[in-house]
Amino acid sequence: MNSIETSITAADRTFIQLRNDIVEGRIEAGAKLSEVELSTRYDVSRAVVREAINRLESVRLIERKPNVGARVVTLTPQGLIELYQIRESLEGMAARLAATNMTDDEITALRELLKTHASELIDGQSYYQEAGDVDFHYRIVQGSKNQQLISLLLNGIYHLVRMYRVQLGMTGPRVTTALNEHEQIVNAITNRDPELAEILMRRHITYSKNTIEKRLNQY
Amino acid sequence: MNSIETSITAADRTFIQLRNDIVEGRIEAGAKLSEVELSTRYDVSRAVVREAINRLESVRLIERKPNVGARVVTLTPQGLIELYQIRESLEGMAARLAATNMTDDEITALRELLKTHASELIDGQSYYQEAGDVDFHYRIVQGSKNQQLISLLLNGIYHLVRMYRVQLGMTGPRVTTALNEHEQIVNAITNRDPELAEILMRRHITYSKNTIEKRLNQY
DNA sequence: ATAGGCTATATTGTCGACAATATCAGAGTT
DNA sequence: AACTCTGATATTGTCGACAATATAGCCTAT
Repeated sequence: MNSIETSITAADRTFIQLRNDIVEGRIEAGAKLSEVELSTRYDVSRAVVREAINRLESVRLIERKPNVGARVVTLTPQGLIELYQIRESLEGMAARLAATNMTDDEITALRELLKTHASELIDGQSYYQEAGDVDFHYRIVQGSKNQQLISLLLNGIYHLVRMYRVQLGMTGPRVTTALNEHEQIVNAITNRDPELAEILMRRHITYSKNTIEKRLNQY
Repeated sequence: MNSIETSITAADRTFIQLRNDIVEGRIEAGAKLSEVELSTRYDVSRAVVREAINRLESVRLIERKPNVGARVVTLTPQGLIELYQIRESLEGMAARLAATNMTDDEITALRELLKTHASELIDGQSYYQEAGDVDFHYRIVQGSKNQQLISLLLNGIYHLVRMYRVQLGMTGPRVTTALNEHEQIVNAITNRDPELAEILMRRHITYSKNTIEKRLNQY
């Protein structure tokens, strides 16, 4: 009866819904997650809500205290900086590995992606800023072919970063420069130059970090 | 009634027990984790076993398929290499940050630790190889003061590495050299030299990785 | 004899109820 | 008035039962 796709449980759905609601700010930072309230809201039993909450905890989107409950993690600017430090390190490595491990086809597809982004920029579709950047980084990470690394970033860190960014009110800054940086990185990968790819990716993320730090200091 | 420490639930205990049993090889790689069997073995309900299994999955010690069950992750040498690549990157960063962020007291304590290790080595207490190395790395990571990084390594990656090492039968190689490398790293941190600390730590882990790769190729 | 489908069985997913714990309000004491 | 103790209440932790799904074995048809 079920297709090739592995079946999906209520807990899976609830987990994803909850994650989106948190990451996109519909459930705000620091908010208490009441199991009964959520179970009525999503129309499932408390057991599946608990399972969803458990998974959210393991991604550090929420914090749990025994016998007290779970709260959405409270954001500190410092936390965002810490995440960008980690990204700098891990994604630098991802770019280096990608320069060796990506297939020619994957690289071609990546170049196509950048072209699309460039044309959209000209059209002024600024909402693609964010999505485009995310897309780009996803591909590089997957191009590393390091499964542990892929899981770490895609299932964990990226969601955290996205939440912090939404909640601190920083969406898509410095668009055109970033696109330029993307192109340089892809060039390095095309030339199968691991060291350069790593350096450029680290620099790219460092720039983002600096932008964020500046903005945070405005307060 | 409860002390300063936050209380511990049955799920916590079961999680830790299960994790130890897996990491130390008492439950072997690829083994099926039957919920009912475990619930009788640890004398708790299926619900708490499920919660424990959930947490184990998020650390990638086990893999779950919906409606089928959980199995201890099957080890591949490639996976261990991947983990060491990640360690190289993350712990290099940890060392760099530690050179800036560790307090003088923490550094002093770290030097003491190394002295202890050295004397134990002379006594031939080889069983400290492993524990000593782990101890050392723990301190550096915590010295980074990057909470995200600390959580990532201590709660996640280290347990995975330990499991792989146990199951692939590689415990404590190249002891004396490692101690020497530890000393160099601590020196760099003492001198508050972030760049050098990073380089040395990366090299230290690369050596370990090479040793492992050599051993794996013996098959 | 083999391939395909069906049934039986075992395992996981989900649920509602009960137990244990923390939190808050109020009474009483100094 | 402040402080502690006690009890009421709400929330989480744990449990056993039921529902849904997958798997293996058997049976049938070609």
